[in-house]
Amino acid sequence: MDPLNTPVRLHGRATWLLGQASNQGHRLIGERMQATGVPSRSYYPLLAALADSGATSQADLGRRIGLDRSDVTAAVTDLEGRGCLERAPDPADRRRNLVRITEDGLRFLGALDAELDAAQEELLAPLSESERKTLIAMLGRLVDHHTGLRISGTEER
Amino acid sequence: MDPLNTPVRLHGRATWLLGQASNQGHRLIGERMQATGVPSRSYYPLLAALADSGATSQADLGRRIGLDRSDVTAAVTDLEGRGCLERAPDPADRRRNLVRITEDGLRFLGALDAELDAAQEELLAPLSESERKTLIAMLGRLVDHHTGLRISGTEER
DNA sequence: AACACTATGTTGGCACGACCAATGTTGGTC
DNA sequence: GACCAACATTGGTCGTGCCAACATAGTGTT
Repeated sequence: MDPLNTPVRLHGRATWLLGQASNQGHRLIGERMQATGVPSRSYYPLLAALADSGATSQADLGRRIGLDRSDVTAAVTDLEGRGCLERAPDPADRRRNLVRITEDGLRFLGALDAELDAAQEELLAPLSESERKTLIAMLGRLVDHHTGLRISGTEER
Repeated sequence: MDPLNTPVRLHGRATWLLGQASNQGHRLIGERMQATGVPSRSYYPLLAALADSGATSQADLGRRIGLDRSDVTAAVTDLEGRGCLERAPDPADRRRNLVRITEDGLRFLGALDAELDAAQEELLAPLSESERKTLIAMLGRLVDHHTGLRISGTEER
């Protein structure tokens, strides 16, 4: 790319800047994830969700991180082969697979956390500490507004 | 997705928030672009680059908006069929095709501009005017830093 | 002038992620 | 018991980004 000559109409648009910044973040993360042997960017959210709550069904897992059920199946199968999680049928509801993270999975998640934090630092390098806080706060308000959180009574009419 | 139960490790990370916000922006834009009959998200940057500078080679075009030469070829061919631009061999350098936007293309670009502005408004709805300015300014600094612009002597060391 | 090297446009293909459809199975409801 | 909804799995489609190869044409070196 030639950033010196990008069209002026894109410079001022928040959507373009968000896309560019997001791409940079994905690039930095991708480089570090690839070094740890993770083949997809969906593995970290998956392990993070498992670490939050104990045993979960695959469908719940997918809903929480915004991943299709079919893709959850593939990722869980691979992570099971790596010993990062265990998958067992739910005795209470035999349609579900109860997935829970293992000790190895927690250790691996910790390693990924460290890489992720380093990537954050790289991405936000040009911003001061207080600027990062305000940026994160504003972005949080944006995604809350558009993902239908609606914390208070902000419904239209 | 179930935004109420997203993993806590993702909430505070700038990369995650940037990705989510970028996705929302792409969704809002995608809905409006599809309504205008544009099949790809690369058409607007292409036309915007053409409106900025006059006749340009396809390679330059691709470099300015970060699009591969092969994809530029496909998009230019389609936009030529729509009458939005003209493609003629450069008499000074017969390897190149000189591409320039037409009157119809400018009109179409204007329509896309209106849709884009509306999408911006939708995306940034929860932010005040001054907040939008600071957000755009911070994002601009981020992308400038990572796309190698290096406006002033901000080299490391 | 001959040579190597680079740049351009084009075609074809690969890989990855997002998404959808169908299927067999199981729970819940009327 | 009949009907519908949810689950996990397999398989496929589609858009986007990216790379390889090719033929053509300009640039630079000797």
